[in-house]
Amino acid sequence: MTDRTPRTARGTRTRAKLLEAAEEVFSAHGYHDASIVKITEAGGVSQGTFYLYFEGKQEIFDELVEDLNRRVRRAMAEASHSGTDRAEAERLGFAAFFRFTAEHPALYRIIRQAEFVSPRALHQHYERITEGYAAGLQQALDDGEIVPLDPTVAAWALTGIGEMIGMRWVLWGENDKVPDDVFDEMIALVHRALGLTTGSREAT
Amino acid sequence: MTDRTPRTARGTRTRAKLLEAAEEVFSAHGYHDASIVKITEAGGVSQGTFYLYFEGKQEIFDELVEDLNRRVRRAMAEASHSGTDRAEAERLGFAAFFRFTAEHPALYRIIRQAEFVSPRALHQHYERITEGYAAGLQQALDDGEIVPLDPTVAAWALTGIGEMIGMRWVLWGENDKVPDDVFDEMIALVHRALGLTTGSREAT
Amino acid sequence: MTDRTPRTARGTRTRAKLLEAAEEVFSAHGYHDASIVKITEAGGVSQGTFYLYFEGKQEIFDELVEDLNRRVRRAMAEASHSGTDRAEAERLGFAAFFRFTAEHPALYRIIRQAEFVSPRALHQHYERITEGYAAGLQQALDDGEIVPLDPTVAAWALTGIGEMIGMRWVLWGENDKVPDDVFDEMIALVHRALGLTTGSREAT
Amino acid sequence: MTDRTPRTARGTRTRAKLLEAAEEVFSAHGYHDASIVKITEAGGVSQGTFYLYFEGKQEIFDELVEDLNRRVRRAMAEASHSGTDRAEAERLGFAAFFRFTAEHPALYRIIRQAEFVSPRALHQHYERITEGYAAGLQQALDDGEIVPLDPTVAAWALTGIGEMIGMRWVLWGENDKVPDDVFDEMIALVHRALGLTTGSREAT
DNA sequence: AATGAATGAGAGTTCATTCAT
DNA sequence: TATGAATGAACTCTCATTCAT
Repeated sequence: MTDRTPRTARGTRTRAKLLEAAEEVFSAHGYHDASIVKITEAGGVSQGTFYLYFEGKQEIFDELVEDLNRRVRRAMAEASHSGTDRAEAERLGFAAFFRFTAEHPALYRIIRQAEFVSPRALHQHYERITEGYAAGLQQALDDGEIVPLDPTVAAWALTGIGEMIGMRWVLWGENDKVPDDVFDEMIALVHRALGLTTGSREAT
Repeated sequence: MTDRTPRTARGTRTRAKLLEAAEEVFSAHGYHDASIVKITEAGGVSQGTFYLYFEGKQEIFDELVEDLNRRVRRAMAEASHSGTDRAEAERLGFAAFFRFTAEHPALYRIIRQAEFVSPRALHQHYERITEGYAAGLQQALDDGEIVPLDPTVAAWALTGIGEMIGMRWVLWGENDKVPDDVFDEMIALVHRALGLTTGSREAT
Repeated sequence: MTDRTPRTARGTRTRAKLLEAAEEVFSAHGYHDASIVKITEAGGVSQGTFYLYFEGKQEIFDELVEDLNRRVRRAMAEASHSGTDRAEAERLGFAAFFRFTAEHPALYRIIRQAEFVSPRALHQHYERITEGYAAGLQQALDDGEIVPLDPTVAAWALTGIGEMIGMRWVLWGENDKVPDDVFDEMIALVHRALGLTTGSREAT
Repeated sequence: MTDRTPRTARGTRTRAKLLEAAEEVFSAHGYHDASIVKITEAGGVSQGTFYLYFEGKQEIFDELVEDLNRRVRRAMAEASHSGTDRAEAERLGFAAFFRFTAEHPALYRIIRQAEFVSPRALHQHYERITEGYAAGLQQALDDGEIVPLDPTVAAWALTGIGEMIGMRWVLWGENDKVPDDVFDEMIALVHRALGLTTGSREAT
């Protein structure tokens, strides 16, 4: 009920510290073992302060999901738009996704938890990602770049590819990045799936 | 350290009841909100009895994951082996996976949680699934049925497709099954990714 | 939701210990400063045990009010029924009330709090007391012992007299009892109010 | 220890706003659920401002009790003094009390809480009320208007009548006032208790 | 005079687990 | 084999109060 918007610069700073701390803590311990104490300690403020800016644990979680979602989508959009054709757009988009994953493992780790914590946030996350992806595919379709297909189905399917490869090689891998050969293999597969011809290979 | 193997037929029954109850409860409430009380109540036994057969909450969770993993792999293997060529094998395998998902939503819901609860169990789950998948692809490769590719990378990628489409249309959908047109679209995409030619379409 | 009825003799004993402890603690500290810790410490059990038998603080409070209500009414009823005429019944009833108050100061102290804690319990308490009282007056009326009056209004009014005199002389007094002269003065007033003639004075 | 007296007209206004807000909030939520935030919000000032004028929660509570006490006594005194005889004085005094109760339900609700919050304030409240009442009775006694009795005991007893009837019919009733017939019944009872003859009945 | 950010103790409550019966 | 009473640590959240601005 109460308005929890900070009213001073100091407050704004504190709120931001808490969000950052929450990303760390949720990512390290998972939602349930991420206690408010841990978050406030990581943020360097007292327990009570937390409730000055957030309604509770769930609320900060939701906000975090939304935040990460916005950032990953922006990263992917920017990358893929800088491609000159669809084949390159795909390559750059996936590369951006993996880079983001490496820098923000919290994304995966937090999203996974959302199933029970905040189903709405989970749906929205994938909905938004696939929507953006589908729009790009539709464009490629209109331009006759790819084989006729349902862009929505394709978007969900290809998102799944990213998720799985990212989990296996970025999250569980040893180098925090998808090895080049794996990446190339995957891109080739994606290109075939869309009916594109994979050109010569540049760096990831 | 105590041996928790049931010594009597009655004990075996009780243990089985608890496992079944756990699947229900974990699936409905998630790991953390699935209290031992809820599980024992659902199983119709008292709290203390639980510890006669399981070391703790985590142990029963792991066992459940393993159990579901075994079952889903068997379902997929049986289905895909009954196909006459690789194209059909893919179609049947995915169909089996979606059917299993519809019947056991617990699979998804429980696996998702495993990230923090039992990372080992999570790794193992996907490792085993993709191993089986990769073996099939290797075979197809040897038979010259599919385009040259790294079967492991392809297995993880295609597993991702299944996961995502299943989540979107089975779990979140309204009919507990992937609609035929979506399924066909997805299969076509998979076939292209493998360099297969999609044949005529039968029912899912 | 859960059934919190004790299932063994030990449980029944523990529950009783908690109720007794609660009477003490609520009476000594008031509802809000009576923490569950204080109650369980006074009862010699751990915090968690409390929730085995009570839903929460409010529930044990309500139960206590009801319990005290039953006991004070029984004490008054027994006393006043042993009187041979209405004048004596009044004298004995009030005496019993003051005696109970002296032995259970918790009655007052707890009831007072109920206004915000459990308004329902408060209403019920006075409703029941005055109902019993009014029934006695109705009888006296039928027997022509008292002046014509509305028994309900009289019952509430006379209950008020008891409350106030009890508060002033039992609770705040120094001897834990209403001094004889005060008691006699009050009874004389009550008798006049009912149109009874006060007879010779015996001890309280 | 700091001096909290307002030094400017603005300060005086703020202090008054807070007192008024406190009456509302204490009355609506009870002492313990009446947080300083609620009071300051109701008063339209910030949390910190509260401590400019009051030492703490308890202090503002005490001041409120004293304030209400002063006002209810004035109302009753004025009313009863305008009566021409004792019978009328009683009638008018009680009527004034009920009117005040209807307009300031906070009186009851706040006093009830005082038992543990501020026992001193509670004692003082009733002490003052009954003192005034007793003085009036003494006068009537000297004038031979009422039967011989101890004015102090009678004052406490009759105050109890007012409290109880007020609670039952003003606070819990539906019309915010004591119905005429109840009022007349009660007054008749009071008159008998004092040995007065009830005259003809006017409105309350 | 007024603000609102910050504190931290303490509240009620849950729950995995142990143990006497 | 099975029970359920008991534990106690940990959790989320509230709130009177202080203090820098």
